[in-house]
Amino acid sequence: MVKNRADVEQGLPRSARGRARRAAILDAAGLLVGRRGYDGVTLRDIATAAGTTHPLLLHYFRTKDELLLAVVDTWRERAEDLGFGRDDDLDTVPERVVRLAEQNAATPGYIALFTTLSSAASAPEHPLHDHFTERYRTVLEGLRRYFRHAEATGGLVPGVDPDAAAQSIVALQDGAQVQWLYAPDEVDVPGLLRGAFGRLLVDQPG
Amino acid sequence: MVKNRADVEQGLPRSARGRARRAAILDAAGLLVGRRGYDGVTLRDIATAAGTTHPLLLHYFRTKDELLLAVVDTWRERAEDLGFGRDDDLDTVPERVVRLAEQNAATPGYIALFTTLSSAASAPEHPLHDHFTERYRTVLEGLRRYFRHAEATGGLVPGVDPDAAAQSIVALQDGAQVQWLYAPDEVDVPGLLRGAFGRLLVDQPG
DNA sequence: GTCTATACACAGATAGAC
DNA sequence: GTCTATCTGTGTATAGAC
Repeated sequence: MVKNRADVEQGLPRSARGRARRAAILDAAGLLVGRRGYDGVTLRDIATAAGTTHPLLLHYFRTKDELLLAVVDTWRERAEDLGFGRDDDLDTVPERVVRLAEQNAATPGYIALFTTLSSAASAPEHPLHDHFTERYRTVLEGLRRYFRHAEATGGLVPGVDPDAAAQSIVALQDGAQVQWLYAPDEVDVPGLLRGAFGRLLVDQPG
Repeated sequence: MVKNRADVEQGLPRSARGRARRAAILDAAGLLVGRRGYDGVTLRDIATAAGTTHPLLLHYFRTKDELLLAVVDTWRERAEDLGFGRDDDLDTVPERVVRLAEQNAATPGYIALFTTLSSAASAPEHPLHDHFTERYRTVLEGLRRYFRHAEATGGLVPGVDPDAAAQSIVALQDGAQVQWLYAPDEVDVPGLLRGAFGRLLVDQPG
């Protein structure tokens, strides 16, 4: 079961030093996990890099998964995700998806961590399962809404199912990022996304 | 470093009982890893499920990674992959890709294991890194050859890059399988692949 | 070759003193 | 809030009986 924001913030440090230490741990975790992968990093490594000990680290983050989840959340906030949820500016969704892919490419650690966690968390017993289930649900619903809108305004290629289109875009992004981890120079994730959108949508004038 | 076939088979059991035990371990490993994920399963769990002890398991498979790699290889042989590598019958590649996706859907454990390992092994230090690098290289090259062939015979939609098309198909398959793990009833992997092929290839008569 | 028993180093996690 | 000491479980290794 994944804690919600209120639960997690209940344990936030009160003092300035505590807050600084928490931030240092978060930083070190992001750096190391990005470099060596989820399982390649130990809590002792992270604690040492942050200038502490691992029991103290566990005082701020009750479990390793909770720490990694906090790292993901930090990055997610920075990227501000896609701004799905709002119905205004629906037409700019493709641009925003591509831009997010470009931002991701600038932070390889994020991609490595996210792809690893998202497949590991597919097991129902995984501590992050609910978090990722919800995440997929939200993103897919946002894209679905966009493609339905496109269909209604004649922007969708005839015969394409909006649900399938949404799933395909997410799948392409996730799968392409894995390939990118293996061969960063040969895979252009934003370009592949642009191509897929181009084949799903009818050409617009201008 | 991943062992090649000759190295691995050097340690194969000679007796009938040994062979049966090895097979039982392989079976149990496939089942449990498929259910609980790579890290969610211990060697002692697998050994118990196979009716043995973990030191004996390590007599047949020197390391946990070697065991999991053997599981992957077993399933790969059963599916016979795509038969890429041969240049005959190039036109049936799309059908074979879709058929493989259908076979995969029948063995959920394989998908769970493969998606988990393929992202975990993207870290260069991972014991299975070379194996998966080679695997991606082979599959991508086969698909690239197909799309080049399609381009030469006028079967490829104008403006589509054969390399990008190959990467997109693999990305779609991998990404869709992850979504399928989260929501098996809502994601139709073979259907998504059929759709993607349809948008990349010009309609054929008949 | 097959199998049991045991030991080790390291991981994540806890208890409790200050 | 912080730190020391400690626990349990994991992958791995080895010694030696049959």
